[in-house]
Amino acid sequence: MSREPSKTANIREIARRAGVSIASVSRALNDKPGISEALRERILTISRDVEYRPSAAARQLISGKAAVVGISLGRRDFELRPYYILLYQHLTVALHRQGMVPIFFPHDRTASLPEQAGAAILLGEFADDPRPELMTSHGVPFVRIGPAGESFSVAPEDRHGIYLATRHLVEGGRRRIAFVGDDLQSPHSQHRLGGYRQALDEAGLEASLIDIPPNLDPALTGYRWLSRRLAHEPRAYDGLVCETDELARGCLTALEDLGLEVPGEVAVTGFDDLPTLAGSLTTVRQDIAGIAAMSVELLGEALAGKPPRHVSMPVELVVRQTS
Amino acid sequence: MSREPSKTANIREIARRAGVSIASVSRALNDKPGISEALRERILTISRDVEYRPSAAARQLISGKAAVVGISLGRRDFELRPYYILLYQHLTVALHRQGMVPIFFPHDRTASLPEQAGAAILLGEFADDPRPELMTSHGVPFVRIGPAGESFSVAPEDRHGIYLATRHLVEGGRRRIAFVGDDLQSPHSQHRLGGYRQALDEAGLEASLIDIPPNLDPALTGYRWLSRRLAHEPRAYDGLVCETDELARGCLTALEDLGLEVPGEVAVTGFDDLPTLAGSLTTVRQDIAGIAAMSVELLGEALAGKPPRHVSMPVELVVRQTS
DNA sequence: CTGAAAGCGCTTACAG
DNA sequence: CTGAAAGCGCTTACAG
Repeated sequence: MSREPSKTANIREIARRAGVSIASVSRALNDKPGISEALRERILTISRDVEYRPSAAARQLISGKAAVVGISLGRRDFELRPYYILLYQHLTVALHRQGMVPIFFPHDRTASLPEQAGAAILLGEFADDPRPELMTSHGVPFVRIGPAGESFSVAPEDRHGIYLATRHLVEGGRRRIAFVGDDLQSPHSQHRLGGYRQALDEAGLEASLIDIPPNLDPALTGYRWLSRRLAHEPRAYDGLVCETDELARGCLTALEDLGLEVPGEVAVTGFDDLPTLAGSLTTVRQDIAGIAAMSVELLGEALAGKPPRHVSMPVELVVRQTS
Repeated sequence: MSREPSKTANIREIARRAGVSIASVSRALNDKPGISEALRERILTISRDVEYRPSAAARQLISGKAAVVGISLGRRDFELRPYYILLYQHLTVALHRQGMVPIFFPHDRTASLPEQAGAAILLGEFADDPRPELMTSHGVPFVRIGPAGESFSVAPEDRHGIYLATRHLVEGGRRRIAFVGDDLQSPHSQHRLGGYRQALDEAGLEASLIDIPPNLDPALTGYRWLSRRLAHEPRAYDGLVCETDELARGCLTALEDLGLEVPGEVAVTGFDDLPTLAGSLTTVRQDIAGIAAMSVELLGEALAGKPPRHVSMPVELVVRQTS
């Protein structure tokens, strides 16, 4: 009763169609030297036609552990955050598509990653993160999700995204715009803060920072902080640029409970555009699936010994009902 | 510079030590017929001695897609919940250990699971869940994380856990004990509720239910609900049995903001014992890693065509500072 | 009950 | 530049 599994073409099928040996196909597919450019092109075209997907199993069998990719989360308190969850999920799919096998390493077990995996993706980077050094010293190729540095890395355009959101509020006539952040000291927040400051500077407005202590439950913490602040001075802000959708949710709920109208009296923006969570929020969308796919692509380059590079992934302002 | 990977023994090594063919080793390892009990025992002993780990790659290569296991989440609003994240992470590791490859299917893409995976694990079951039927009709062996039914399933002792927590509060002298739940109508909550009622019945106390609407942010929602309720009647409860650690966190924060002493004036218990999140909370611990491992074991039985069974995983009351 | 051999899909020396 | 062949670790007919 089970549906016929879509028979995916293998290397032999491509070789047959191209009229060459499987060795040549393998070389073309893996960007290996020792094959003419013309043949490579022809083989790549055919492999696209037949929607070739490499077999994770076969590759892994040969390379030993090389196809096993360890995914490492940075700190305990990051591990349960929705953004990382989604990234992790997309990474799983993207790796599988490339014939690689994901295996998860919680923060406290990352030390054993080099023994079990042939490559790594590092999420949730933090200050003085020892993991890049760990990977390097064990000869494990890796990609970071984070700001440009010495190794391969991918990051969304944090600064630009927050700039867009802030400018959007400015253009909507807001004048008392605060930035609500999780942990303003982190390098990550610093980037986003930069975008906020730039937009305010351009408009000649004053900056106002709300620094929520890093927390397991940003929505609740944001809610409490804003509730207290506005209890004393309800008109303190007419715009809130939040660093994450979660913080924005907490702020929205606080405004609702205080009877302040959104977006009439206060406009709110988020960041991430998380499914379900973002809802009717005006926010900055990151392409999480795209970031995952790019990480895997870069990991391929790292495994091939190519020189490290950083890729900045585009973001987009999504205007909804809170601004 | 990289550390020597711990050379794991393969099937050939075991065959050599046992003085038999690799075919016999394979039969012994996979519980296949056509081998004497004595030989099987001997081989299994040796394979334990050498800490044999089957090669995911080799098995998958042979079985086609059979080693690819689709992990499906039930509903969008479950996908970002910490409990499921952790379960998912442990599942990744447990599957890998058994030579299987996890691939993630978000709620809205579960329909394509049968095409891409040879087996499935279903998380976050809900009422009228169509997924078991979907898997069955496509001939995909699967295991549910959920209450006993017609198919393979694993679940923690929900009822017993809440019973333990409630009885613990009763024995601590509490008399106005409420049950705080996420979605009391769900089959899942019904089990937990049962444990609560039983403990109260035994003590001759009245039940009191607090039904928080199912929500993306249980901590915040619980916080707001409890804050309002206690604003009118601060002494309404002297004990709160929460269905999850997240709800308990929200309640604790509300009590703190209201100036009610924990555990002096109100005792609070959670459920799950999530890392970091549980903190100093008295809670009921589930062995998430154990549940993951058991799911994978049952999946093996399902793939082998054995008759379905349900496994109930033990829980444990962990008394900390909130009771 | 047990073993020798083929083969899963791929990569990589080794020849040419 | 290209191909024939060996081999990664395992399972499974096929013989005995």
